[in-house]
Amino acid sequence: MSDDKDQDKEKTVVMDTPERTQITNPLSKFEDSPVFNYINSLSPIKPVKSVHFTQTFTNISFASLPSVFTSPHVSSLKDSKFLRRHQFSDPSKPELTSEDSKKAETSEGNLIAAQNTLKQQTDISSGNPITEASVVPLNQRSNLESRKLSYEAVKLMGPPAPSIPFINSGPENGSMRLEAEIGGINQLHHGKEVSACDWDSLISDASELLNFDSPSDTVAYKGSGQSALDPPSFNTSLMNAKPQVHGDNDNSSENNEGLKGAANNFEVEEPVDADNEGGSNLYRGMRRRCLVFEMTGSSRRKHLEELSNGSSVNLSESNQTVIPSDNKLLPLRTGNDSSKCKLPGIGLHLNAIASNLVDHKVIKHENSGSGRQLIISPSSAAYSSIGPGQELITKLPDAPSFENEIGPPQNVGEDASKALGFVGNDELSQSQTSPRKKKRRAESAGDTEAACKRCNCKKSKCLKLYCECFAAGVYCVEPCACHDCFNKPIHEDTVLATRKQIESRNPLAFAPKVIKTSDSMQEDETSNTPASARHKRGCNCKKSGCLKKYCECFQGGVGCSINCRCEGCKNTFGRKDGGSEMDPEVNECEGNGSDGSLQMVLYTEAEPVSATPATPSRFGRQSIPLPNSTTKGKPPRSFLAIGSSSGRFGKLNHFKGGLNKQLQTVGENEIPDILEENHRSPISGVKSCSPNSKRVSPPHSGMGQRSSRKLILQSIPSFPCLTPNDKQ
DNA sequence: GAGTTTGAAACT
DNA sequence: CAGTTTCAAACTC
Repeated sequence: MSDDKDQDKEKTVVMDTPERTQITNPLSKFEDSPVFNYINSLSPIKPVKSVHFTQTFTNISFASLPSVFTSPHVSSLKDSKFLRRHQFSDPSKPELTSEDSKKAETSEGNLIAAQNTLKQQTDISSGNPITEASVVPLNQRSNLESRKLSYEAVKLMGPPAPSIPFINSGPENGSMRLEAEIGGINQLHHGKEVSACDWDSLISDASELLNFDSPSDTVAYKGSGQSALDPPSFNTSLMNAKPQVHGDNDNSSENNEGLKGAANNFEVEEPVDADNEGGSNLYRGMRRRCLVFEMTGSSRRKHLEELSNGSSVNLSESNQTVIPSDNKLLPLRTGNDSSKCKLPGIGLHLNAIASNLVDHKVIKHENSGSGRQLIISPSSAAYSSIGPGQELITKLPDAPSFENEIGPPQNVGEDASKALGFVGNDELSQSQTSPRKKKRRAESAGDTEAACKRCNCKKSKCLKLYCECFAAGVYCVEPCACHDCFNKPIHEDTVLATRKQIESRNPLAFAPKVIKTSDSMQEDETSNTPASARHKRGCNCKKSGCLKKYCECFQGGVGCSINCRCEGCKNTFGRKDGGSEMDPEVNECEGNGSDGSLQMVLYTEAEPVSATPATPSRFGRQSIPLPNSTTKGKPPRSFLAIGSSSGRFGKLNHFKGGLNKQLQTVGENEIPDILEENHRSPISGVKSCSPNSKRVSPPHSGMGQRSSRKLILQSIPSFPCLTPNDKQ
């Protein structure tokens, strides 16, 4: 009993510690606290101060990182898919992997008193992954994807992957964590199965510990490209604390779990939703959510807080701390909604969302508190998982939810994801209220927000990019007025096959169309402005003057860039030639070609964002699970094929290895985008990245103006490829 | 709501 | 890669 109390106290202590920033030795701090001392006196177990060993597992962590980059948008998609399945699986929890079971056993076997240690262990095995996940969500995603789709990626990435086998388990773990973090919400259904209880408690503890770490992570991100290194360090610290209990088993599984954990973060959300809603996952996916994100944002948060209040962790607090995991969790937890949001967001298709995102960004920011960059989403995108997307759910699941809460938009992916999240909410509300004509409504109402996608396809069967839904990576829903629609879960195979085909033609076909520029990254909130984003491919308008929605740039709320081949550009968000009414930054784009410097961060569409970026639709709807496509497309090439690609890619590879959180935030999709652009514009492609992560001005002729811009990729090069293979 | 315009996507 | 066709959204009436 005393032990339990002690644990609780510890938790409280942890929770209370406002300063995450002090990453240095959260544990030590913790230990020093009077409460801790008191506890120690009570408990027979003597606390061992955590010693941080930065090195030990760094390799591993790095290895995992690379996976993230395997295939950005693909991964996102996969993620979504993954999520979807996960949802289904969650209830039954059949998924528990052997690893999980092992852990559970061990945990159970251990005395309660030992829980702390166990927790640490769990952290190590699963917890580390978590931290990683929080730090580098993308990686997790990638891992998951790789698992599902192909292990090749994993292999490439690195050593750790070997075990992988249990896709499902990962999610559970993640859910576990999330729950733990949340506080007592364990019951969220996750099916924690057998030892769920124990795990939860353990996890919660671990999560607390992790929390400390997380802050550091955040810091790292802010700091510099090196941030990538940080995660490992804190992981190691955890490791140290509980060294070796598990022994071999853990090692093999750890990596996987870590990945899983990351995945879990995203995934977790879904399960929650399912519980809350009580509806079938499918149903959820199907439904669109067209709530006003504003509403969702604040309301959700409140919701979560209320829910969480009872729970050990206060959402608000968590937000402050900005624990990555928390952020993610929160959204998830919060609700039902959150879950929805999350999943969808991640998804792939931030594209649709992107436009929305722009509008929403401001609002989102408000909500966001701490600002963790995390991933989100990407990927997110986009992240987002997407956000990467999968049932777009991937979306960025992570992104939306946590984004909302977290808010700090530093990363594009986050923004996107947020947007996605909002969108999702919006969709939900709408779906409930008035399913049809959301689109127009949304449009009329605000503009982008709506984001709820509905199509009116007559001949394409909603299996071509003509179809907005399909293009956004979501299934068509009732509001759609399409004929002979095949873009439905029932025809999943067909949809996936078609998608695959399209991706084979154009790997980036489903990638977000709007990318954020690096500038935004710095500015954070301001960065979200449309000006900071650009259309990936650019438009080709001849008559619209880029002043109507015919123009994809205009539609996306971004200025035209060099990439645009438009004539008579009058884009109010920024003209190709550099004249931008809206944004000064737009000027950077100046058509002439200087542009290259655009740093492309995913703007998940409605980035995530979602993931990711992150189209709005994703959130609400069931995202289309990504096919293996990741491997197919060229884009993946960049990601997957670490070595193969040309110089650019090579850099990317480095980038992968060294990827910082920033990259993660950008979202999976981003990378491809970047790559593409690089192709298109030699200058941009290079994105000169100094090893330091400092931006190196590209050789471009036009550079002068662009000098202001920072390239996101910059940071990448500095680090040698983390992947074992890559390591230099 | 029907018809036109527009530009992306798809095809050749 | 360029030109043409197809398509569905955006727009107008």
